[in-house]
Amino acid sequence: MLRIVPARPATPTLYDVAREAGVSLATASRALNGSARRVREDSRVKVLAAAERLGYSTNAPAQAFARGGSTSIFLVVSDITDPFFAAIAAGAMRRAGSDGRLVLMGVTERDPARELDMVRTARRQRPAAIVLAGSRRHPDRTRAALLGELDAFEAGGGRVVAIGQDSLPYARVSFDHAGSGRDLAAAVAGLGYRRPLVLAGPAELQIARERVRGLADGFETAGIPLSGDRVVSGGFGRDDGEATMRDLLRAGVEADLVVAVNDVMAIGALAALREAGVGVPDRMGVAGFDDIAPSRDAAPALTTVRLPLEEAGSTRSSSPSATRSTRGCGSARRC
Amino acid sequence: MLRIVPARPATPTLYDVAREAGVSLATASRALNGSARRVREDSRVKVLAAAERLGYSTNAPAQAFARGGSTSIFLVVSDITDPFFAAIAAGAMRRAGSDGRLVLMGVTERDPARELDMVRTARRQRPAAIVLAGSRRHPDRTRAALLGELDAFEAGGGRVVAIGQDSLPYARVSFDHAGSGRDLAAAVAGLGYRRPLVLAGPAELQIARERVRGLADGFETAGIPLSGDRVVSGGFGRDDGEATMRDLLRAGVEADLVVAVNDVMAIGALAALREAGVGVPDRMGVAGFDDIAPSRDAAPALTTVRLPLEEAGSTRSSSPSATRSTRGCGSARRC
DNA sequence: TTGTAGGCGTTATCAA
DNA sequence: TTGATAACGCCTACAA
Repeated sequence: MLRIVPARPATPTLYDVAREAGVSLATASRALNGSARRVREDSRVKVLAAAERLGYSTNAPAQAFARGGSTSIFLVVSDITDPFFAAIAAGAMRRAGSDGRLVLMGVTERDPARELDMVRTARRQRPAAIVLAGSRRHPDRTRAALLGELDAFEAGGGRVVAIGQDSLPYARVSFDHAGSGRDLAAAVAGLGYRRPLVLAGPAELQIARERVRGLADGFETAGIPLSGDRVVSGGFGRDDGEATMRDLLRAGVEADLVVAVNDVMAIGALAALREAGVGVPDRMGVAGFDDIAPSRDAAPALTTVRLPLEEAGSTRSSSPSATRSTRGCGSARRC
Repeated sequence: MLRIVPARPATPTLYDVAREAGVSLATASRALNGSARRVREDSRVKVLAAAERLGYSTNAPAQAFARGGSTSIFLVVSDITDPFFAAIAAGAMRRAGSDGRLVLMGVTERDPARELDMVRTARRQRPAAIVLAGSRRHPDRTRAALLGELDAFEAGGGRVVAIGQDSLPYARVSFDHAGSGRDLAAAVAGLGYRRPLVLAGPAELQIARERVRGLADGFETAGIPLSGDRVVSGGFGRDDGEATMRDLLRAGVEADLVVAVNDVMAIGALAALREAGVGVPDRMGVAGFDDIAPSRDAAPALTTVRLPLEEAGSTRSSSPSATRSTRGCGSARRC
């Protein structure tokens, strides 16, 4: 008689391991994952051997389900190719790895609607924490919906952490943007620059506004009032920095220094200056914020304010402690 | 009489939604996730309204568990701050997003042991596919274990894709490194360079070896035999490129061109040349592979071979089709 | 079109 | 220390 053997799923389950090891399901579970290790050594060995023999792999979704949650961290970033966010992500993953956690990641591409969407997706995964790294805009249309999701997540026992977004009512890792701006202004003023120009980025971006505010404060203190026409709005990316700078050069602005509200923009501005044949730093200095990795290779050197991005990504708890630090300039002459 | 209200988990379940909507569990399930939409419009509306009212969020682990798997993609990369991998990741996430999938990510930090570990972690998540982006080394000690895991994963119905690692017996997205090397050699020879030096990276790295082989071929064809002493081994990172170049300069090598096996190293070499006051590209040209984003801002410009990284990350199926393309040089004089 | 009921793999409770 | 067994939240035949 030919019996049809049911096409058992090729992946063995804990049940298979238990049977193979000659113990109960409970014992197998405890041996492989149990926290309170109250399993006799010899049966532990049996179970492990059986698991090995069968090529057993824990079914994490099932486990998370049974436990009512996982230990994963869901990280929401704007754009993973932006060194700023890559550094944060690297920090988070390094930390998670050493904690035996998994990092799930979603990108928003700087679109608030997609951000909301990613948070919904994140919530569905039932992670231990949702970490938001991005930047809020001023008229924040999706804010209510976002807070609704996040509050519900916290109500369910989840943890929410906002990196660099102090306007969110959750645990946060914050950067003192205004303070960094003041420091940077003081530093460049100390280097002798007198006619600064500020590439301010988008007016709606809080991070950009705070940095500009800090710069204005700092220059003011140094006796260099920053009039409104010296602060130019524009986009927040590399190409935006290049375009804005190019426009300014074409318009014939006078300045001995350009400060962009982030390094990426500063690098763009550098390209525009190079193209226009304006000597840096002789005829014009260039400065930015963040001290991202590529800034190190910007030639000529950039003056930049360092932000502890990797640390931010790897910070576990997060009292609203402002962190900032400045960094000296590279090898360029006046910096 | 005071009754203790059981502390119900704050997150409502599908069961709660069904009750709230006055329908059965099955109907609620079908209305919210069902594929074959055979739910009457009015009850569909009732369910959606109830879900909205309760702030219901699907329990993805439970769903994945019940369905016996998820649609997620697990991406394993060496280092997310490396623009090379960031580009691949961005491509994968973009694609996944438009497919309504989630990307789980793990980093190996170029450590084979950690890679094996990440693959195990990946398998536990029961994703639809595991995508490996990295580079294999030659004496590949973990290979057997790795293949064991991946084979088991495929046996369980999963899909494995290797990006840029043709030695793995799975679906792959491959780059024609040797071809790129030939192209690059031909291009720079055409620009008039005659005394090339190659920063070859680690001898164990297959990707590096193939590129070097292509370069040697190409130079040979151009009548510029590449003797062994013109090919210098070293690390694969930016700092390695800088260090190797610095050593070479100190040793007084003669050359009119340096070709690094990747842009990151080339950028490092550029830093060493700048430091040593060697004019680029007048006294020495610099070339690399990958055409990563920061290369665009390398000053002076780099000659580089473009690789379709984002496309690679977003490629769904993957016949072993080799893809390559070259790119012209930037604004520098001789390139 | 809707509801009932069994099952998915693991954990956790409670006896033995 | 171990073993039954009942959840856990959702999906899906199967029946109604």
